[in-house]
Amino acid sequence: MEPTHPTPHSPRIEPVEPYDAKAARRAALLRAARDVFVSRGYHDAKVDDIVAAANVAKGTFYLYFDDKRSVFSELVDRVVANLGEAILRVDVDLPIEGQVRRNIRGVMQVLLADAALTRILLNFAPGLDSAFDQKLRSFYGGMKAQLEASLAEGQSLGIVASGDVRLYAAFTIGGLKEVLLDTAVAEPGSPLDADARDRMEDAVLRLLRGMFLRA
Amino acid sequence: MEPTHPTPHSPRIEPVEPYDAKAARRAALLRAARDVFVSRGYHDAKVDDIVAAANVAKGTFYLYFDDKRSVFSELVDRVVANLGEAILRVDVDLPIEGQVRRNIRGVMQVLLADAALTRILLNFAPGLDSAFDQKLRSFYGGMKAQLEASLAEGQSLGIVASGDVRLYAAFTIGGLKEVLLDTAVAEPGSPLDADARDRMEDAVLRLLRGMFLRA
DNA sequence: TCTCCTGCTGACTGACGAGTCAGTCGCGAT
DNA sequence: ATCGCGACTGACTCGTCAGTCAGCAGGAGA
Repeated sequence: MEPTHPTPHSPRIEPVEPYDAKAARRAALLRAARDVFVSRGYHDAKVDDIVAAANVAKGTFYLYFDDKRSVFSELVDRVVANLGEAILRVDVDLPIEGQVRRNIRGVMQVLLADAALTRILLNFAPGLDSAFDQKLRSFYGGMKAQLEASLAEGQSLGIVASGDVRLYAAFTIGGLKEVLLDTAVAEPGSPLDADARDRMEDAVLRLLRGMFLRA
Repeated sequence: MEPTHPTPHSPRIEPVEPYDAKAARRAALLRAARDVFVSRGYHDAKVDDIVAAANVAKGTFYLYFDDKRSVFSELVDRVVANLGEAILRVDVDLPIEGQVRRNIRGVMQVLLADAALTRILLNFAPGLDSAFDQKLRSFYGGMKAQLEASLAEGQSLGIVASGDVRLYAAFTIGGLKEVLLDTAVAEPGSPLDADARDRMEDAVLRLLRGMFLRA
């Protein structure tokens, strides 16, 4: 939060743009890894492919990452963390719709921001490594549990239709996953304009309302 | 369709129960492969694991299957084929609900009949091999297209709510996938009694009705 | 100019696992 | 008894990569 204008004479000031070559290389490797993982899938993505895409020698890769799995993990963890932040617990004492809408928007924002990462997370991530998709399973499990709890609470307040909340939660999350994956696969290039995003948000909200919300 | 009672003197009769040892071994290998794939995932499932589970030497495996991929493929193809048969195109000139219900029931029947296969299909199948999940993608794509077409037709008849049918189709299929995967993961043992299945069928149908069906 | 030092290089190694194949086994026919 | 034959075996081969490491380049500082 330092002033961003030049400060010529201060001797111990860091350059305004440190432009860390290290960080840039790391980022380049991450990007290359992401692209290779998307196009080949985890197992067919060779470290040699990644370093080739990043124009770097194989050894360099290992200066920045412990191993192949850790790059993959970092990519997925990043999205998962963003998703986690984007989703706020619904407080049933406040108006519901706005909160639900905000959560949907947040999830969409995170997942549509980088179609490649979305495809990695939703398409390729499961079934790679038991330890790894343990983590994923617990993430989804957590989301489902949270949604279930909110729905159950909503039921007791009469704003959620009666029925099996576990099924509601699973169906909702599965539906969202598929819709967002579909979108990510459909347009690997264009980041989907704000208008289309709004329409999608509305449509999804309408589906949820039809399914179980009693607004 | 020969008489099944013994026919002592006919020289060219086949045994009533051929009990083909070959077929039995093949089936055993398939079962072993299925179990190993479920517990380890495709890539961590070594052919050595499969033959160990089937109590057979490695070479034997290759008497029955061309290679590792082909066993996997056979397992998945089988479920996909069953699913394909279970799903009938909805004729909008006949009462809709019954047809939708029948399709849901069919899909559930196929996928809940073998939880292991369901987990393989819905969890591990994508991202293994580009040629392979091309096939999967086209299967899902076909289903979605079919559902989309039915929904669009339904819209023009006023029995399906207006809106983006592509999104409806994706959401529906994703929701079903997740619900059925959830169930398959939850009870790897018990095949879910008919009563629970009926309740689930009703619940799903109610969701669809709420989402877009105008019954 | 010499000498660190840091970042980078890419040929190499070692493990691993899919797929092979020469050989064994046992049974039915001669 | 002997042979033929189909089923089965498992030690071996051989390609493929993930990960290593001895050495290079080139900039900063002396």
